[in-house]
Amino acid sequence: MNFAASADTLRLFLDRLTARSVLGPDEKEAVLSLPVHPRQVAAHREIVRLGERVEHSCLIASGFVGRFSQTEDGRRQLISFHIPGDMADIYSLMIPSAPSALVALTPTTVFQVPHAALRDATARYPAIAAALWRDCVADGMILAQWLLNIGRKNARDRLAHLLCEMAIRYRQIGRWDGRSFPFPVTQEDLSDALGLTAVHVNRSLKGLRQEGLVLLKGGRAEVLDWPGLVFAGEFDATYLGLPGVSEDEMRPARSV
Amino acid sequence: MNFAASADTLRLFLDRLTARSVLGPDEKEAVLSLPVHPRQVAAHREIVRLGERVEHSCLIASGFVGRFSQTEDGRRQLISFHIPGDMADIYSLMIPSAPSALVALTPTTVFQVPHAALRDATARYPAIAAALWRDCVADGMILAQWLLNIGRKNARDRLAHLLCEMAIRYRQIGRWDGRSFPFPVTQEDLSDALGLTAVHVNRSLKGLRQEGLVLLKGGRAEVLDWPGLVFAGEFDATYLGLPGVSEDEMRPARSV
DNA sequence: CGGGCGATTGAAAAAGATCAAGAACGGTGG
DNA sequence: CCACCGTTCTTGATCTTTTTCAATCGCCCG
Repeated sequence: MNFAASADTLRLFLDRLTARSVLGPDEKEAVLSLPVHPRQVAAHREIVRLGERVEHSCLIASGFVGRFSQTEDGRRQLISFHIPGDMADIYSLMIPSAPSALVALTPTTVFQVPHAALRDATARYPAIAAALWRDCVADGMILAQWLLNIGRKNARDRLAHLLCEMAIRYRQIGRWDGRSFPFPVTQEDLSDALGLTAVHVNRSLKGLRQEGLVLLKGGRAEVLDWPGLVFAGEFDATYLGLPGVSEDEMRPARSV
Repeated sequence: MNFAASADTLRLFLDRLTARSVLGPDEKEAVLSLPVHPRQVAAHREIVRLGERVEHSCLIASGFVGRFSQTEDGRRQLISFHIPGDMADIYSLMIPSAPSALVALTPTTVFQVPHAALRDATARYPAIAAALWRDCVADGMILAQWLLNIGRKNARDRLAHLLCEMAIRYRQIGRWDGRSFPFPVTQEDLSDALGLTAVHVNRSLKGLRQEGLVLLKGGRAEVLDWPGLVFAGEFDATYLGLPGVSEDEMRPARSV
């Protein structure tokens, strides 16, 4: 990974932080000059193993990453998805041997940021500490939403909600044109995220397709009826804590 | 609420923090001298409404509190339970209008701690900031575990796991003698926490009772077979991040 | 003593899981 | 460029878990 690419990714990360927090010029500069160690990970390979103690956090440069934990008999539950610009295990700065793992769901480039460097930045700039802390809390909000989703909605609505979330998150990094966005997961992955079986995900997906709401194909999600999808998923973007997105973009100005 | 009670509660809160983080004498003193505003809340009353913007965090002095969100048609999902010594909405310091609510599940005394005071303490003592941040992350770990529970386990195992978690958490505040602990929830509450219906919780509870694992009665959980319960729930306390508990107490020294 | 909420139980229906098999797809090597 | 291979997707049939609906019971509180 060359210098330009690393600057791009750090910029994306900074954008994410400043979407939720206010940083001054020096603080922004400090974020942009964080040291990173690029690492390529093949699809379906684990980036961080379950319970492994880590000394760095993983900033996603490209690809698609899932965080998961599993039952003793190996049934997997995906806890969150991460797209470029996300620091997938930001929490590891506070709890370095957390009992959850990261897996690359596609070929992925991660930038490892040493905890030491992050701690140094937070010590020097309390606003950076607050921004990272806030992002940890935001992750928790998303978890809470997933809990509501899995605990209280049927398969179709869960699926619709997840697709809405991913749409808005890709929107935030400029990768959704209102028509389609990357969603390079297998139905198996999807089932692990939604607490369902792959077979049932397949059928629910078929349902959404036949309703004319959304189409998954070639690693992308094609949104056919955004308002319909939002309605089906009972989606309200505010929990994502991404101001600016939740207001205008929520209304389906021109989606089909 | 008199001065002694408020000191006790702050002490409990400090113990919680120092179970996961290291604080120096000055920092401990700063935590203990946080200003609190006591507030009584009746059972089934909301402490913080959904989406309400708050200027203080809620430290539970006595009682039992649930955090929840809900679907548009009013189906409720409990996100977490909180017992005395917990600061239930610690996250609100970072996101003051989070889309989740707090409800008192029993008559409860809450100590409201002004965000201003907390921010002041974090500004003066970075170690306090880190401790609060770490506790936010720990809350997220519990959420992740609940997600695994609800997404990938059947009713009986979910129930067993939740009971194990509450046992250990009460243990940590010295309210579990290895035999029984307070668990003052209705089966309706329980169903909202586990993503089930109250009827099915009732049947699962009956199952656990007939297996001789645990008995819920009079607002308490009586653990009849701790190792059995741990096994049924596939429970591993490490995710709670409460060192000292996970080692020895996990082994069922003498539970029946 | 009466009322009401919560617990319990039964029967029937629905959602989702499981098992199994075939089709489509994507990449690889000849 | 094509044949082949493994993975992923799709579909059907059947089974299990959980929900839903409804009724009764029991207990605590006023």
